[in-house]
Parts: sequence; structure tokens; C-alpha cells
Amino acid sequence: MDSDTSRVSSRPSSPEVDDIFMSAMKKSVHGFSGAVSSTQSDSPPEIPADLRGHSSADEDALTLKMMSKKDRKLLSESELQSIRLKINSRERKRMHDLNVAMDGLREVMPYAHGPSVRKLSKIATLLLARNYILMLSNSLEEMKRLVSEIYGSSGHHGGFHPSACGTMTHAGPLPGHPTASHASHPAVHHPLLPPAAVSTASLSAPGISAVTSVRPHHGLLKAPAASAGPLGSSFQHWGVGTGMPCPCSMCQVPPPHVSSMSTVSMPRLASDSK
DNA sequence: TAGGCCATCTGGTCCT
DNA sequence: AGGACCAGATGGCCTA
Repeated sequence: MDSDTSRVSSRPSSPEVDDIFMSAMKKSVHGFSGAVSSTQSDSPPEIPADLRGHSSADEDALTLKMMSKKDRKLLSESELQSIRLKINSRERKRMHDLNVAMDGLREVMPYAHGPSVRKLSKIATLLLARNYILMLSNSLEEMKRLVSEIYGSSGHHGGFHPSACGTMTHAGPLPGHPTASHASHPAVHHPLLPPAAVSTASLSAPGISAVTSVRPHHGLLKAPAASAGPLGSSFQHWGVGTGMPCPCSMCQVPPPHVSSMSTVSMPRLASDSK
């Protein structure tokens, strides 16, 4: 439940840590006794195992090792320390930015958000995002096809040009439109519903609400077959009662127009393979 | 307790 | 030369 969020919040990945780090670091540098290896004072909470309990001789060896890679420039230990700290700090910031971007991706993913929902792992986020994009592409193609079917013969627009129409959604049912009976939600496929499912089962209000409002538990990968519901799709697994697609590699949507993507070997989700 | 996920450190490589 | 990027190693936290 909140375990993950609390875990995340307890994780010092925020930039503040850098400040703490640097201040603590300055202390350690100023109070430097000369017995700390070049990698130590940077990580007060954790001391790398390989450096733990090293003698000053070992530390000297480490320092020399580093010196050799620095063209043996004559740098004082404090200088080496500050360089190492700077590098570490940059790397921390880089990873923090990466995590921020990952959070941004999670936010726009059609997946349940909220404190009661376990946060998607990074790999799950990436795989789900990929599937989401593929489905959006499929939906777009499907919509183009339908629109060209509708307008292609009537000569209303003389073809499909979304730039002129803005969005695909007209206000009301279109004359002769196959989905005219669904006036409340015209031929708009929910992005998460595979086109095949949409075209065969058509969207129903419950289907939409199930996708948009349900806050699933983290049943991302192990959805019972029954939970697939009436949607039926190209996905092997679906989220528990949510109609959420499974991001695992088994459930790749192979859209014809992005076939090149499907050839990309995706790293297998460890939890999928087990 | 094992396994998954993550943050961090670190050294190497590439780029500007 | 300095910074960005990457991958391996390590250890902590959490869950089943």
C-alpha cells in the first residue's frame, strides 16, 4: 500500500541530499585525517564493502590507482575528494532527473495513480508506455480507416484531414455512422483498448469507466483470464478487472505499421519470466 | 529468507 | 579538460 510510497519518499534521491552530502562532505574534508580513502567520505551512510576496514596502506593504493588514471597529477587528497564528490553529485543529480522524468511518464500513463496503488516499477513503466504508444498508433490507424470509409464515399470532406477538423470527435452521431447509436461516445477508441477489441466489441460505458476510474491493485502481470472481460484483445494478460494491458513482453502489440518496433528485443521483465 | 527494486558509488568511454 | 552517459558492483528496504 503505502509501503512503496513511503519507501520512495524515504529514499534520498532528492537534490537536498546533495546539499546534506556536500555539507557533511565539507566537514569530512576539513576534518580530514588522511586515513579516509578517496571514496569514503562521500557516503557517510554507507561505506562500500570493498573499502570497509581497509588500512591506510590500502587507501594509499587506491589513491595511487586513482592518481594513475589522472595522469598522476599531483593532486592532494582533498582535491581528489572534491573531484570525486563533484562527480558523485552530478551522477546523483542525473539519476534524480531521470527519476523525475520517469515519474512524469508514470503520471501520463493510463494506469491507476494514487497512494493506494503501488507505483509502477521502472521497467514496467517503460514496457507499459511502449504498449500504450503502440495501441495509440493502432487506434489512430483504425480511426483513420473508419473516417475514410465514412467520408471517402460521401465526399463530405473529400478525405480525412484531421488538421481541418481538429479532433476526430464530432459533436454528435454521424449520419450513417456505424457507431451512431453510441452518441455519447462516438468513434473514439479508448487508447488502452486494442483496436481489434474496440472494433469487434465496441465501447461500452462500463468498459470505459472500468479503464478510467478503477484503481487497480498491482495486479499488473497476473490478471486472471476472466478479468479480460468482454474486451478480448491481443494482450495475453490484463490487469485485475481494469482492462489494463500487460506490459510484459508476451503482450506486445504487433502493429503492422510499426513492425520495426516489434523486432526490437525488449528486455524480459523478470517477474514475467518467473 | 530469497528475490525484486532501487539509490549510490565508481571507473570507463564518448562528446563538446 | 570537463561533463554526460553508461554499466557493474554494492547494500538497503520491502514483500511474498
